[in-house]
Order: sequence, then C-alpha cells, then structure tokens
Amino acid sequence: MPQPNNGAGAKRATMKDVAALAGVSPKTVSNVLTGTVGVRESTRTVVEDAMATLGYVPNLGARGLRNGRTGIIGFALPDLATAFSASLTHAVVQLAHERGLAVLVEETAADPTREHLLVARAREHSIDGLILNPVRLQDSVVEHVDHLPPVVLIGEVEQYKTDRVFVDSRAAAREATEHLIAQGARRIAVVGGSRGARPGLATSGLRLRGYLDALDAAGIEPDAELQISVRQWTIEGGAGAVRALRATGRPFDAILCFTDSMALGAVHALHEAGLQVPRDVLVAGFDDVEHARFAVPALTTVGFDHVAYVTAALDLLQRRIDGRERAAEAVVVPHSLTLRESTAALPAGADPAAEA
Amino acid sequence: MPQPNNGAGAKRATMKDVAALAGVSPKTVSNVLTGTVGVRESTRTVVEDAMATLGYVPNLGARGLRNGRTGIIGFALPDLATAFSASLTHAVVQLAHERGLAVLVEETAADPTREHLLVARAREHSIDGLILNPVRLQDSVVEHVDHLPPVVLIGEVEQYKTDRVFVDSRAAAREATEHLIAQGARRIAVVGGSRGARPGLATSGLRLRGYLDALDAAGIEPDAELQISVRQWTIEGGAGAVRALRATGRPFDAILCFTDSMALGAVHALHEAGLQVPRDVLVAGFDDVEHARFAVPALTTVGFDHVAYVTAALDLLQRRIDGRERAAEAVVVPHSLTLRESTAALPAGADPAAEA
DNA sequence: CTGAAAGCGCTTACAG
DNA sequence: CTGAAAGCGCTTACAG
Repeated sequence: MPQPNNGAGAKRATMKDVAALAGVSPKTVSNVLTGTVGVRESTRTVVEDAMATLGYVPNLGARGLRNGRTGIIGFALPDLATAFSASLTHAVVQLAHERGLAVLVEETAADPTREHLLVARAREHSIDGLILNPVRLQDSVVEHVDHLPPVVLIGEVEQYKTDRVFVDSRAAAREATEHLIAQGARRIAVVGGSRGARPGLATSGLRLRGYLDALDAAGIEPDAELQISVRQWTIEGGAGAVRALRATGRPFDAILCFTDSMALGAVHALHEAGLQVPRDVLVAGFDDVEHARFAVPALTTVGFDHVAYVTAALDLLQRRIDGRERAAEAVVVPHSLTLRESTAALPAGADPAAEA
Repeated sequence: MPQPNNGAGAKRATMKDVAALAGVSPKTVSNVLTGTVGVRESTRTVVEDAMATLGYVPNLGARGLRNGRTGIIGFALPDLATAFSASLTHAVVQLAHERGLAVLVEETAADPTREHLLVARAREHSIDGLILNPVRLQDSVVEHVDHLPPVVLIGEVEQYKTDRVFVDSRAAAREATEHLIAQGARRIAVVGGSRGARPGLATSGLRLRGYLDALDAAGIEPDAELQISVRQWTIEGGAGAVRALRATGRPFDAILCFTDSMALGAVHALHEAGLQVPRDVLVAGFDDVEHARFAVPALTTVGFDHVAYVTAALDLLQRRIDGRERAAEAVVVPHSLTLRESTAALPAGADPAAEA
C-alpha cells in the first residue's frame, strides 16, 4: 500500500543541529539568519551550507515566543464569500507575502459572538496585527481595544482611536446618484441603506447620505419606500431587495446598490421580472469587482484601486507594529465612477417601471 | 490627540500570573485549560475566576512549541480572487473554526517559485496541516513531500501518496456535454482544456476527456480548433477564450467552460459580439458558484456541495493529524448538473454562430 | 488531584 | 565577531 506523506519521517532540524554541523554556537546561526549582527563571511558560508544540508527552516513560533513577533497578521471580513472579499483577500495575501507576513483569515459573519471569538483567537495566536472590516462590529471593537493587537480598520467607521483606510463613500454615492439623474432617472431606489440609519456612522449611512445629497441638489423629493435595507450584502440580498422594492408597488427608474454583488442580484431580479437594464431601469453598484466589468450588461460602479487600498492598510499596520507611538491616522483612497452599459441613458419620456 | 490603540498597555497575563492569583501551580491552570486531567470542582472555579479577572488568553505559540500543535492549518489555492475560491475559503474558515482551527491562507499563483516559498512558510509557521489545490504544482508537491506537514489535496491530481478530495470531473464533463447535445448543439467548443493535455492527469485533462467521451458517444467528430486552452481560469480568461474562438472562424453553437468564472466571461464576450445566450449559443460552466444562479441568463453548471467538499478535506486532514498511520484515502464528492436558462434548447434548424 | 523540574526552539542581554 | 546563560509561555514526564 502506498506510504502516505505524514511528515513524521525526518525529525525537523533545529538551530542546534545546524550549529553542531557547522561547528559554531546556536547564537551564530541565529545571527546568520536574522542578519542583525555582522557575521564573518567564511562563518556565514559554513552555516548556510549546514542549513541547506539539513533542510533547516526556522521555527517562527519559537522565535515569536522570545522576541514577540510571529510574522502573522490577521485579516477579518464579515463575509468571505463575496466578490469584493475575494478581491481584497487576494490583494492582502499577495502584498503581505511581499513583506514577509503570513495571513490568518477570519470571518466575522452576522453572528455577534463571532467577533469575541475572533478577538480571542487573534490573541491566542499572537498575531502581530489585525486588518479588520468592522461593518458589523463597530461598537464592540472599541470596547475590546485594550486587548487587541495593533489594528487597522478598513471601511467607514466612526472610530478615531485606530488607524483606518476608507473611500469617501458619501461623495462617491452622491456622484453615482448625480450620474443616474443625468441619465434621466428621477425615481431612484437605493439598496443597502437602512431607512433608519444614522447618517455618518458607517458605510451604509454615508452612502445613503450621499444619495440624499444628490436628490436634494436636484430638487427630487426622497421617498422612504425606495430605500431598501439589506441584511446580507450578497447577490441574493440584492435580488431580494428588488423583489421587496417591486412589492411596494412604487415605480422606480434606477437603482443604486451599495455593492456590486447586490447590483448583480438586482439586475437578475429585474430580468426575472421582465425588466431590462438599462432600457427599463438603470443600475449602478460599488466596488468595481472584476465581475462588474463582465456582467451582462456591464455594470456602472464606483471603483477604487483595491491594491492601493490594501497597501495603505498594510503600511499603516506595519508602522503601528514597528513604532507604536503615533496618533491614529486615516487614509482616504481615491474613488472614481466607472460608466458602463447598465446606466446608458433612459429613453426620453420612458415610464418608470411600475409594480408587476 | 487621540490615543491610538496600541495594545502595549496591559502586559498580557500568563499562566503563571493566573496560577499566582488562584494560589495554585501553573500545571493546575494548564489542567483546567486543556481538560485532559480531572480537576477538583472548587479548584477549577478558582482558576477560572482568576483567568477571567486577568483577561487571560493562552498563548498557542508557546503551547505548540511544547506539544507540537499550533492549531493552525494552511489553505492554499492558485488564485484567491475567483468566485470559486471565495466560496471555498468561506467554507474552510467557517468549518475550521468550528473545529478550533485557524486558517493561514496562501496563494500559489502562476509563479512556480511561489510554491516553494509556500511550503517553506508553512513549515516556518509550524502549521498542523495543509489543504492544497495543486492545479499548478502537481509535480513539485510530490518532490517536497518529505518536508510537508500532513496534506490533503483538493481537486484532481495524479497523486496517490496523499489524501485527496475531488469530484468525478470526467463523468461530470460528459454529462454536461451530453446535455448540450440533447439541447441541439453539435459544434461544441470547450474552454479550459489544453489541446495537448494528457488525459487523466488533472482537472483540465479529465474534463476534456469527459467532453470527448460525450462527443464520441454521439458520433460527433471532435474539432481541435474548438478546444481553447486558457492560462488563467478567470472571467477575463473566459472572455478572451471566446474572442480567440471567434478568431478561428470556426462556427460553434455551444461552449462548455471548465469554471463558472470562465463561463460568465464567455457570456459577456458573446454579448459583446452581438450573440445571445441561449438563443445563438448555449453556455455551461463548472462549480455552481452563487453568481451562476444569478447571472443573466442564469448559468447551467456542474455543481457540488462546497461545504461537503471542504468538510471531507477537513475530516481527512484531522485524521491525518491525529493518527498518521493510514493509507492515503480518496473521497469523491457527488456532483450534479444544474439546468438553467443558459442552455435552453436551441431553436430547431438554427445556424451555428459563425465568425464575425 | 496537584506540584517541581525540565525542555520545546529560539533570541536577548551580557561577556569576551 | 562569537559564546554561555537565561528565559519567552507553555506542557510533558515524573513524583507524590
């Protein structure tokens, strides 16, 4: 029978083994490895040969126990299954690796107890820092702040004790809404914003505020029935929102969704109902995930550079890990509205889509 | 100025601190924590109170140094940005957490050197095990097998030394192709399979083989020009494949794509070219990601239970970690073809889509 | 059921 | 530039 790979075969070489083979002390091996102290060239060569011979790989857990750095950072998002999450995770893993950091990925989900577990787990594994999208945990993160490692928040949160990276959601939502108005829309629904959201508080509230700014500037009376709150910002959530919207019986000629995933779900639900985008309804999203560009029809969306976003977060985190005595910083990543087929101008004088 | 959260305030409590406060030895605290040895109820209470008072969280790195278990597993995929990756990552993180495991996520990418880095990194962090989708690293993983921790491979690989989880891709591709034929397609293109793929070797080869099986059974002569190889199995890759396909000038009336992401890209590229799905061309995919269900048109796809898939991988890994003396096992996860709008029957006598 | 000793693999002081 | 000692926080034997 085939011998399964069990890794138990060769007992892993330690620094002591390398030192013995090279004829030096473990400290010298350590010096070669970390490079903090100069080592004579000949000594270095002997040590490096010994490491190669033994297939030596340092044990970062042991190192971390001594010097307090594990080389692991945490990355926590509410829902790893969305397209936006995939794009960010991709960028974080890629960019963290370039800095020699490994990434422990966490999911906070809707369950509020997950957040506490997450924080505890992060501490258990002695991560050097945490990049956190606190959409659902804004309040409690603040509470636990004493127990947290260095943290960078991504996304809009009312929190000034911690470094953070975000886009100007209010301005972005306003621009997107203005665009829909310019394309001829007047009865613009919004998907994602909670009706009772306190403006300024988080992503959802800020985007709703920007939407209202644009309506106000255009002299359009906002209609609370057109503001659909969505619990899960997923494709399914977006589809459900459109069904809810149609159930109100209110006519609408455009939909601004707070994520591309929801927008794609909205387009699907409209299609299901026999409504065509953009002929009958305009649709715009947020995030500019790869899918937005390739949807049918291609989706107008508020985009920003995901790599720049993640880079900013990692830069802040690195600085916080290295030297902790700084005031909290905020980095605003530029956004731009990308125009595509889903918001091509409505035919002049078209009737807004009414109830089924 | 606001005081940033730096975590440096309260020096973290250790087991020794808890022991001192509770008036017991560190070993007793350890016993309470691990539960391996019985502890008198009154002692337990005192210790637990002390832990709560100090906000004690165990240091798993230190524990791992002593007992060889870190509680971290690795999860490595070629490309974290795809919809399928997002779905799997979501499931792995969720299900691993339920088992008390944290997940270090890795990306192997197209770069072959990444694989070596990944293995080295995995060892550095003393992960307890690794779940690996070796699409691009089949050969070298085998080479490095001595240095790897317990590994479970996901996806089809010709490798019998290691536990693995996969779907029967050949049968699945055959079923999907038979369905396309039943819907009236005769000139079926395939996207993802390399022309020169050695059948039986990996996902791509197996799916191509299943496709050829179906053509053969239906008495349809395969056309090498309809087999488009794609380097990156992304949306963009799928769109590019359709452009390449159209550039050949060969007519085609259906496309089988080896992932849903590629299928969605294909639909987009067809739409761009003025071809409608399913009126002019049928399209089917693989994986049944959430998006497939909500695409316009909704996508016919070979689906399987992602949670079952990941659960099988975790079960195998857990057993391998616990007791290492077993022959390598293979788990085949059942698949099923989900029929949707993208493969609604072609109009009888329709002309296959020809070149632009 | 509980404790004192030793050690997991590494690095930090401290010497030379 | 290199070494011997001590210790990071925990658990594994070994005693009682």
